[in-house]
Amino acid sequence: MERSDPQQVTNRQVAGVLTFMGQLLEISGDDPFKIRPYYRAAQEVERQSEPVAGRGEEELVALRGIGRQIARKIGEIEETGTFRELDELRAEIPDSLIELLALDSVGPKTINLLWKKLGILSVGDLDKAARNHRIRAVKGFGAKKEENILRAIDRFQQKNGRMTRAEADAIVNAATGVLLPGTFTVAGSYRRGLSTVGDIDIVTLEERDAVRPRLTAVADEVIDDGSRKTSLRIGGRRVDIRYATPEIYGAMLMYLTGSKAFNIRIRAVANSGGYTLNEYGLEERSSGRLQTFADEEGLFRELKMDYVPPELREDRGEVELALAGALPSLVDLPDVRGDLHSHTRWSDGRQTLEEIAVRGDELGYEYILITDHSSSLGVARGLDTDALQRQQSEIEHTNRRHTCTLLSGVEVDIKSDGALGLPGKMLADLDLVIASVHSGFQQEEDQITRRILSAVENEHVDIVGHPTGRLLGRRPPYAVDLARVIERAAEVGTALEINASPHRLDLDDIYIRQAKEKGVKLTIGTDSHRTSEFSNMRYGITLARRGWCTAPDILNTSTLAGLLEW
DNA sequence: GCCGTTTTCGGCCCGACTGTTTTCAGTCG
Repeated sequence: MERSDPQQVTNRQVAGVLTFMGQLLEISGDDPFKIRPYYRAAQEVERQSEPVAGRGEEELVALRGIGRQIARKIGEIEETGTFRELDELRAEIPDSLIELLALDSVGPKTINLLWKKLGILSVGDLDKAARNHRIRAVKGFGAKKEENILRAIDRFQQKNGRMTRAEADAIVNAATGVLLPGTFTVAGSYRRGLSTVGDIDIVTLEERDAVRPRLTAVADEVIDDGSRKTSLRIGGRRVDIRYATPEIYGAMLMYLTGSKAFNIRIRAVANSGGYTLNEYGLEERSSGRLQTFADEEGLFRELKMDYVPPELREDRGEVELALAGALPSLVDLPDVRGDLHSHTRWSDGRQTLEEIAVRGDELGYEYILITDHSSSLGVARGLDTDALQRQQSEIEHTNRRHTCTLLSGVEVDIKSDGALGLPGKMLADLDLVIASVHSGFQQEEDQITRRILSAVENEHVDIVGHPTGRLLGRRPPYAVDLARVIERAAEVGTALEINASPHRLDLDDIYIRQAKEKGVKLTIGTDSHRTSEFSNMRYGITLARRGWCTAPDILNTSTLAGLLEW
């Protein structure tokens, strides 16, 4: 690992090193209770808004899940990029073994054994060994295991990453299309509203024997098939079905919704109350009596805590607040009074102003902000001052015929030197201005951060659009230092956008929460280019909820008058 | 390795399924 300047160690890097340690410990076969704290500490570091680098040991120990040992190691990471125990472990265990952890049906024990018995160091080695039938020669392994490994390698090489919400919806529709309406819930990370989804988890009330033939008919492959659960591959994605009865539906749903960290935490809460919690209900330790729950609400009540919305179930402090009865009341779709990001045929959109106004009326919106691109963005056929003025007058005409008010705005380009793509005089004339980066994604952190900061500080800019520029599964965020952007936005009162496009979902939840806590206002914009995309608002709302937002945190829950006053 | 309204020591979430086994380890969620 490279030696790094103390100022430059990011939380993500610290978390990465701690995770790396956890993975090596797993392969080494160490005590699982010694391994988990590394992952837990990594999670805690990653959700901090301020860098952990530079904090003293006392301050680190005050964080949940970080004790003396790991605090000291974080100190070492700041200095050297690594720590002594990690280096010692790396001397024993080859780094390359870690990639094998990504294979289905291959875990740390298997990796350790194959490494020691067959000298397997990489996925390539494993592939060769399996093809030459050297796996089945190892005691404890057989032909089935060998076949499973080859299939896992095949999938690994296809590199099917996580799905966008839109892709997940397609898989969900394929799977639930064969289930009786009203008899199932999609759980897992899909229900928690993550920006990307790994696999699909479904709880159903239908009986296993009744539903299984319908499910296998739409599946590529049956992965697991027991009496209580069936695992399939549909559209190349894993879909897990759990069978429940009405009495246990609440406990089953909570279990399958997760997250894993939340389940661990909530089960510890149950333990301290003298219960054991599993997917069937609460078992009283003393009597062994099982208490069942038809819904999650009853289960939370019995644990003497607030109902925790699925979007918060990450063990990021929500359990403590729920026990204290102090969870925030999260923003929800009906709170939304308008959309603050849309494009028309005037630039790269496929919809007219009239079509947008009709859609706004249908949605019961009070307003929709029209934000076509500025002319500096050549690829999107951007608008110059003249075109914008003509658009403004067409907006005025359109507004006479509709309840939903179209607001005139622009998505002005933040050029590579931080200047804006339109003159300030023009921007001052508009209702609201979004400023976004659309080029120069490769700039160094300091450069691109200062570039965005100059937009944040510009008197005409109201909102910074898609602040990290990521395209899920296709383009990583640019190197912007969001902590600095959030801090400055709070100072000058510029809002940050939660872009609701399922391809962006930008800002992500951790930064939304940091912005909210600093008092930064947020907007949710669908970035619609066609009328069907206004319904993507639901993705933005889900993301805002994951960022702990209440209605007052989100500008487009304001009335039109309230919005314009802001 | 972390943690404490049972505890500063002794716990740590809990169960389903597969594969290779004569009773269970490993993986997964």
